[in-house]
This record gives sequence, C-alpha cells and structure tokens, in this order.
Amino acid sequence: MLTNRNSMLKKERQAFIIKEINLHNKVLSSDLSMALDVSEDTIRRDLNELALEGRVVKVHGGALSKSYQMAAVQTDTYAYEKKEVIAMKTLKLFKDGMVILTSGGTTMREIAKRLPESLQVTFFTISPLIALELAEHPKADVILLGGQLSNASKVTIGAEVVQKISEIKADICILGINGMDLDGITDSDYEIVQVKKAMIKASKQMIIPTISEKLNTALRYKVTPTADIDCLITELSPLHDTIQPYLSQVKLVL
Amino acid sequence: MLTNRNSMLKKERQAFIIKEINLHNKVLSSDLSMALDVSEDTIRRDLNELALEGRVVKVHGGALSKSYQMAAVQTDTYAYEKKEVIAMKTLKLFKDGMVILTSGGTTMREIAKRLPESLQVTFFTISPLIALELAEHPKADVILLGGQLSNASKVTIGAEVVQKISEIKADICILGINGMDLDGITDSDYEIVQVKKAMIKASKQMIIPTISEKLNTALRYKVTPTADIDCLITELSPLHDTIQPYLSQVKLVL
DNA sequence: TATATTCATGAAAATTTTAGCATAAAAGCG
DNA sequence: CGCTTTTATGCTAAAATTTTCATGAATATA
Repeated sequence: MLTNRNSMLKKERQAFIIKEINLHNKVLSSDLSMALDVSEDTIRRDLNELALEGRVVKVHGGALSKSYQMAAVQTDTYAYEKKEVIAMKTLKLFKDGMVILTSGGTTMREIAKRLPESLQVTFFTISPLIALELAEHPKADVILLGGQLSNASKVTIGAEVVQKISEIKADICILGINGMDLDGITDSDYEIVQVKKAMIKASKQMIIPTISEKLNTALRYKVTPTADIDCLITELSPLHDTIQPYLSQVKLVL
Repeated sequence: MLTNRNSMLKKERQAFIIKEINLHNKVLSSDLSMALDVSEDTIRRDLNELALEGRVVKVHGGALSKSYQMAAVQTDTYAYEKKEVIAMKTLKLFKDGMVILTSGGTTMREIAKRLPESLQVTFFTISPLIALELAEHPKADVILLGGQLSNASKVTIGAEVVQKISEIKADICILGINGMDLDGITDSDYEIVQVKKAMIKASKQMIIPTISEKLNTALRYKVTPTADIDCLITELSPLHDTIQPYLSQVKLVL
C-alpha cells in the first residue's frame, strides 16, 4: 500500500459504510469510492459481503438500508396502524343522535368499520364504499348522496351533489384530505373541491382525520383555510413536534 | 458530504413513488418526472414495474393507489355459471349511447363486470355496489341515485329516489327480481317495490334477467304484470319447457 | 373531429457489474 | 530470512443494466 497513514482495513471500511447507510439510508458506490479512496470494485465487494450478511440491501449503483425494504414490503393497507389510531380517536367525538356528513377515503373507511354497535347516528355520505360499510351497522341511518360517480376517487360529484348537500344541516362533517399545510387544506381534483366546500358549509363543525404524513403538503386547489378546522386528528400526540405549528391554527387537536 | 442529491437509486425512486401514491391516492407521470428529475420514460417504466408487482394500479398518465381499486372481490355468487350466461345474453341488448337504468342484485353485478370496454353508455343505478363496479369501466357514465340505503338489499330507497327516477327518461331498465310467475313480478319489500315501479315508468323498455329458479314463485307485493315485460332473459333456452308458458306473455324471450 | 398527451418500442448512450488476471501486501512455514 | 500461499486490491474488457431519445401508435381532451 502506498501510504500507511491513509490505508484502512477492510473491516474499518465496512464499518464506515454501515455508518453511512444508517445515516443516510443509502450509499452510492461511486461516492464511497471517492470518500474512501479505493476502487469501486473494492466498494462493490464490500457491499456484496455486507449484503450477504444481511446488513444492507444491495442495488444497482450502491446499497440501501434494510428499513427501506421493510417499508417497501408493507403496502396492503398503507399506514394501517396509524389509521386505526385515528379512527379510535375520531369515534370518541360521535354522540347519539348526531347527523354526520362524510367524504370517502381509506381513513374514513377505518372509522366506518369500527363504529360502535350501540351508536345511533345518521350518516350522509358521497362515498358508495363508505355507505356500504356503514350499512352493516344495525342502528346507523345511511343516506347516500347521489350524483355522478367519479371514476378516480369513487365518490359522487357534480352540481346535484352540491345542491343536495346544501339542503342538509349536519352536526359534524368528517373530511378526508389529500394535502394540508399551515395555510389550508388542498386537493388535486377540482370537482371534489366543490363538493368538499359544500360539505364544510353544511356542517356546524369540521373534523379532519389524517395521517401526519399528509401535513405540510400542498396540492393544486384550495379547499378551505386551516384556521376553519374545528378538530384535527392524527396518529401523533398533540405534543409532537410536527403538530406544534398547527396548535395555534386549529381549535382542537387530538 | 457523500450523498449526491442528483442521483437516485431505482429502488429509492420507486419507494418515493409508492409513498406519494399512498399519500395522495394518485400520481401523474409528469409530476413525478419533474419531482425526481428523470425522464417520463423512466417513471413509466417504474410504474409498470410496480404495477406488475401489484403495488399500484397503472392508468393513463399516471397511477392510482391499490386500495381504491379493490372494491371487494367476490366470486362466491350463487348460481355463478347461470348468471354468467344471463349476463352475456343481456349485454347483447346494449347499444352505444343508451341510457340504462338498473337495480341491484348479483345478476346485475355479473352484467356490470362484463360490460365491453368499447361500449359508451350512461347508467343510472340505485345500487352502490353496481355503481362501483361500473365505475371501473372507462367509457361508462355512472350516476348513482341517492337516497336512504336499505340495510338488507343495499340499494337506495325512499321518496327522494322515486322522485329522482321520475326525472329520468331511460332507454331500458334492467330489473333484478325476487319472484315472478305468469301473473306478474313480485317482491317482499314494499319500499323497493315503489322504487322498481318508478324505474319501470321511467324507461321505454323493461328487461328482466333472472335465473329460472325464480320463475313461478310469488311474493307479497306486486311490482308489475308479466305482460309488461319487454324482454325476459334466463340461463335456459327459450325452447325449454319452463319457459314455454311465458312465451305468450312476454314480448321477447332470450 | 382535430389537437394534444401519453404510450410502446427499439436503438443509442451512459453507467454498473462481472470475471479474469496481475500486482502487492500479509501470513505461514521450514 | 527466503519461499510459498493466502488475501486484498486494482485494472481491463465484455456483459448486463439503466436511462434517454426518437418515432409512430394509441389515447385523452376540447
């Protein structure tokens, strides 16, 4: 070896690689080659060894942390546990005799699935899927708001729906969302935005159940200002860092 | 710093796409191309790979979340083969541009599943399940007739539905039935009878697809006389003994 | 229908991997 | 110490993979 000082033992080098991966969740062979001043072949051999030991996941061009693969596998019901937590929190707001207006979405579906047997509530919904889920409940009254069915999001949209919603006076409206930041709730579908606006207008209170990942993301069209939200429900504690900025904007955070 | 922001590993990129889809339920190829700074070809190839793995649903221009796509897959329908035969016969009556009014029922669902891709029709339906099935069809316009959702039969009922139906002028109405004999079509649910009467009134032609088992049975409430049926469709040949008595009553038997 | 997007395909370019070989250091041994 | 063996590393050329680009076909959208 040319310079003893700079030379690194194999184990030492591999430890460095592991550390890098833990830090950044990925490494590129080319980067490591430069940083450690060895050929890419050596790096590749290292990565192959580490992959064989199951310490990293080798991919074309470098390697990824194992957690990447984990996250990639669980996909069936995305963020299932989180949505379960959100559903339980949301259900605490439901009282006997309430009129509840709801949109669609998988979070809302988790809520519908867990509706307590004893609860006597009236639901208005634009989602056939949610309606069918709620129809399983013995004491729930379910009114499906008719209209054109959107191919993409599978909820009814259009002037007729908006008109019908305007005739309702609901106690609370549960709104599934796609994007939200400190400024407001946003969505990517214009038609759906119109319906959601009508839903908000028709309800005394607006409740937003969402996984925290959707916070601090914005989409094309604005639905309503964040300040108008009556209750924001995420899987996180209201004390969590991510939630802090929203505490001053939203009336109640669960 | 080792991380090179410009280059992203394939797996990493696909993980990003999955996350984006799970978050917003859909992604556009063009958006991803911009966000990840790769060509749309690369995005398309990623989406195709992910679709092949069954992680996302590829559509024109982007991809959708899987959870939206799956609307309960059931193959354990009673008399599946018979209903398949009936469905194929019924579909021959559908023409481009038609306005079709339909009730619910498993037979109707088999029809909806098999709707040819090329057909351009407008559906009005009282069944959320049928609506969701039809919504998978690219060229079908689906209007869900809103109203109270019946717990038992999972179709919308009530004055509102009847009122809405009266405003429609459909070419044909496909009516699932529960009982029928030489005298007339009968049902056991009074509310549903009201809706079916309205559907018949709103349509130029009435088509009854039913398994032959239901022939020669009668229930509590009468819907309409057998003589009013325009087309009766069963899994049997019109020459079959069971069908013979109906030939004189019904205009067309398939 | 006409126009604009998006898709599929194959070829080309860029990058990464593999495998074989050469070199050199490290280790083992008489 | 000399000698051989083992191990680690780098190099090259060919193979494989990934990405882009160009084109016409298919598809949406007005």
